[in-house]
Amino acid sequence: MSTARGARARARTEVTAAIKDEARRQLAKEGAAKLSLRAVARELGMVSSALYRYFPSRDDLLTALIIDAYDSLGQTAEAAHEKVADAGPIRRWAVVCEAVRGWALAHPHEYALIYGSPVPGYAAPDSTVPAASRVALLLIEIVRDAHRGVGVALPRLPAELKPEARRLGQDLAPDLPPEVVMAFAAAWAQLFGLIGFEVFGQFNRVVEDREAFFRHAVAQLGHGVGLVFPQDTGTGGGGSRSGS
Amino acid sequence: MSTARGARARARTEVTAAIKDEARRQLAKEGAAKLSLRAVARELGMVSSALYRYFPSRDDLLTALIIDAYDSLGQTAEAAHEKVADAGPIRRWAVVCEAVRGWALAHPHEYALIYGSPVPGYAAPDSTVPAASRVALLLIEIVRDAHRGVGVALPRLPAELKPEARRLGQDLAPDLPPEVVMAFAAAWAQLFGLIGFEVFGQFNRVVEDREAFFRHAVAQLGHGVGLVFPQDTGTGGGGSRSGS
DNA sequence: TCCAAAGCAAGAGCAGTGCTCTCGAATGTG
DNA sequence: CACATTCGAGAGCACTGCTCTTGCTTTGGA
Repeated sequence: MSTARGARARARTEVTAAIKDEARRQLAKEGAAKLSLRAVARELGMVSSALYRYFPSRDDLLTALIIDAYDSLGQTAEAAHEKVADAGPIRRWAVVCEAVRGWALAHPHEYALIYGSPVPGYAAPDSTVPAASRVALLLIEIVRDAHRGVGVALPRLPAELKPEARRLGQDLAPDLPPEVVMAFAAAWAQLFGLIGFEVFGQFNRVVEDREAFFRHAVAQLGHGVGLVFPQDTGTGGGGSRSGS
Repeated sequence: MSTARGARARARTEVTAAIKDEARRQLAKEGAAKLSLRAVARELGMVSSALYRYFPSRDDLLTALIIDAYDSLGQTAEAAHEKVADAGPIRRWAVVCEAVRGWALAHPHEYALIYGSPVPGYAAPDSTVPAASRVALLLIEIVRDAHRGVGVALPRLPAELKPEARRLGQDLAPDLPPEVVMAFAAAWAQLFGLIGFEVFGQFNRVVEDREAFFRHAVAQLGHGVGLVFPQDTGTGGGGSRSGS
């Protein structure tokens, strides 16, 4: 049945997959801007017009690759998290962040595709939303678990942000106090600021020991959303004083 | 002199400027990927090949636009800072950050050009470095001023990061303690994470009140590098406790 | 089983791109 | 004035995304 009626359908999904694979290969090698339908078709031994039976336009192919990239990143992050699911929140947080960084460094062009400048005139369709949310959902799950246990002091929210935090918290994590929700949203964006600067070369000749730097920055980020070592109660570690 | 010998030279700089202006216009409207040499030439009433007398390739034109964008952003930030040069560090920090955000939102395509994914196969030449550093230098100047006065407690640096911080601090701000140097590097990247997420649409349907959110996040960022309100001594503001 | 319908690959073609080369004409310098 | 340099224009190459038409093959219903 699935083979009989699928003789054609199966061929279709196979060709579709082959196209995406070859496109992904070109994407990884040359980047999104140099992804050429004709080159993909050429490599697959077919003519360019035949490709339009599978993807109505170049942008549609890109959209498919975007979703795949989000899913690949999400899966990588989730897999890394699985292995330390029993550890404390700071460790889980750090492991997930480092997995995201690792994926980004291993797939810079795909990272650029999803977190870099959007292709001009291109608006990500809603179909990308679920895949795109995976990392964020994973991270906020960790934060929720952490706050289910011990609470932690966070800076008070300005009055102007209260409604925003309440609204955002309802969709995302109703059990989290507004301070944490806002802090998380910021940390979420800031995490990709750290990663983006590294992937896009902004740290060249600036930061050398990227691993150590990232580890430290991510730990601080974790503190910012209220993740603390079990024995901690305040804002983390001893301090040093500077100034005259 | 400048008019006599410049009859040709002046025409050249004028045409060069006209090309950049038109290119910038197309960049602002359609984005870098759709910037077409032929379209620029067409709009200027000349033939495309003539344009190669002024810019040897499309990438060279883009490089010129990149430097201009960095300079435009740097100047905007510096101008905003001038007006509050006498204020306290937190205010100066916030004003500069908000100026950067404002510029990014007003010039999204130019922002994408300099802080988004780099054009594939394109490596920013060293000539862009000075212009690119302006914002960072401005921000660290604020941090230095702040730490020249009162010091503030920052989390201790892990041992593995000490050498990195020392090295980076030598080039950047020898008078700053290593903790602050590292915290600043992170805050610098994180700032552009916040702005990038907003400009590139990652906050769509997530964060609504962008101004308030950014103000709050940036204040936290400032605290992270040791900027405090004069009356403050610790890690800022009262806290609220969450959890069961 | 046969036949119309649908799916598909191939080719030609259009409008556009970056870039190169050549050829006159304008312009600055001795 | 004469020479050399600079510049604009045009033709042309190789490439792109995309459309349309022409046949062939597979599919599903009578």
